[in-house]
Amino acid sequence: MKASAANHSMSPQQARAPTKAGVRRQPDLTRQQLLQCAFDEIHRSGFRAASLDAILESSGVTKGALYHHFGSKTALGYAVVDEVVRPWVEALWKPILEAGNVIDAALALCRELARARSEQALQYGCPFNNLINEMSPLDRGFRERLQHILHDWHEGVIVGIRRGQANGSVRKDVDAEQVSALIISTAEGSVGLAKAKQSPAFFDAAMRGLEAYLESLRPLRAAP
Amino acid sequence: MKASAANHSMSPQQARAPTKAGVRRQPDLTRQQLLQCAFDEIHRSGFRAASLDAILESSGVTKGALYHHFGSKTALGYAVVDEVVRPWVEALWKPILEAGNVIDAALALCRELARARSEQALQYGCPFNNLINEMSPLDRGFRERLQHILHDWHEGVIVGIRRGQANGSVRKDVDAEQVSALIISTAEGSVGLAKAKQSPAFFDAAMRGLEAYLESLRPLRAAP
DNA sequence: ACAACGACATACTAGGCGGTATGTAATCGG
DNA sequence: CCGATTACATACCGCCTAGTATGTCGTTGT
Repeated sequence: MKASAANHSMSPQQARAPTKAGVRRQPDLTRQQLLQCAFDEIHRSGFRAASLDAILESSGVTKGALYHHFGSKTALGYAVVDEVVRPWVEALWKPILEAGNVIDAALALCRELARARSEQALQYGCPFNNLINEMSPLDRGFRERLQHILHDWHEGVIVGIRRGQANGSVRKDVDAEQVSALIISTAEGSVGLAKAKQSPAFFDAAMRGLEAYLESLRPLRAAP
Repeated sequence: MKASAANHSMSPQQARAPTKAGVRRQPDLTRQQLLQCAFDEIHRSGFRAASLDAILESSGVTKGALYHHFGSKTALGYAVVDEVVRPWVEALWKPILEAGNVIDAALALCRELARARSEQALQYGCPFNNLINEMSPLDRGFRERLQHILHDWHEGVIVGIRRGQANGSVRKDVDAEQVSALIISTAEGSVGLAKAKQSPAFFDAAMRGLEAYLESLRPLRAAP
């Protein structure tokens, strides 16, 4: 949902020195640069249309180096999912589990997302959702990895809701699994559809709707 | 959401006669076959990865014929959106507007979708959502067409909800625009995410959650 | 110091892609 | 019946892409 990736990015060409003679080698850094630039390129173009040459140019790495670190484009894609996409997704929802009141935490995230919606995020959407849509039907390796990330997310939210039901911050007459699936679907669906509109109006409306839904999950104790 | 397209499909090769000599020409039919086969191929592979040769083979049409009817691959894609995707999406939601009770009609559609979820639909997702995710950031022509379809859908549901509020079948204290955005986001989001899971469990949970949400939109007249 | 291995760099290849040039047969207006 | 035009069919082209072969230079263990 967030733009991200912009954080790490650097002016592409200065990423690494003019090479050629007497350069210090930093295989770990090279690998990280490849992963990050690949993530950005995949975010913009999708995995299949992501050009290795473009990744090479933006990272300042050569083809020989790439194929030294990754056996194939597919292997690079898997590594991006495992080492960039997964931590990125988990950083989004895991904090909510730690919060005392799940609904408050979720509402805060909604508002944060609605506020921080960058041009880039609205245009290119959620990298996780993009990859699911593009690659899940086509490649088992992608599907299993993405499925695992989604599974953890889904189960995590379920646990959070159940905990809320236990400590009295969430209504007890709702089905945690259904609520979790609805929340996640709405979140990913709205960023996806926002790509069609050039304005954030639709996304904002969906977020406001989701906020109202979250409010409705609070236990109604009118008279104490 | 629905598998669709399977309806029209025919055994690819027998689609048209062995051609060669003395064939009747049917330009309209040829065009329709191209559109339908292109829709199927795009549904499976996405637009950019859709191979013209594959479309040609499945439709039994030659490249010369294709470029006679459509000036480019992009033009073919636009025509698919205008003449196949748009009617397909509208056929899904327009009936709901005609119903007396919107909530009942929407619930019926939810259950219908959850029941009719075919292998293909779960695997390849919603053609409309797929195209938005893939092409909206990349091509203005696609974006404007898809945006228009989404806009009509969104506005249509808003009108339906307002009408429901007017005739007393929907609570008056909800914001129609937000509710519409949430419903559509959830629907498209859940089919999208279902592609990651190979099982329909997540999609079903989201649908049940949406049903519960729709129920909550009914006016609560406990004691008449 | 030197060998061996790791970390790159460069040049090249094969295949698939959208698109085009050109030919030919059916259809149609007069 | 006859040109003109529509509706195809076939062969080909140039580009871009993932991938590879091979060479070279740092780095490291002994």
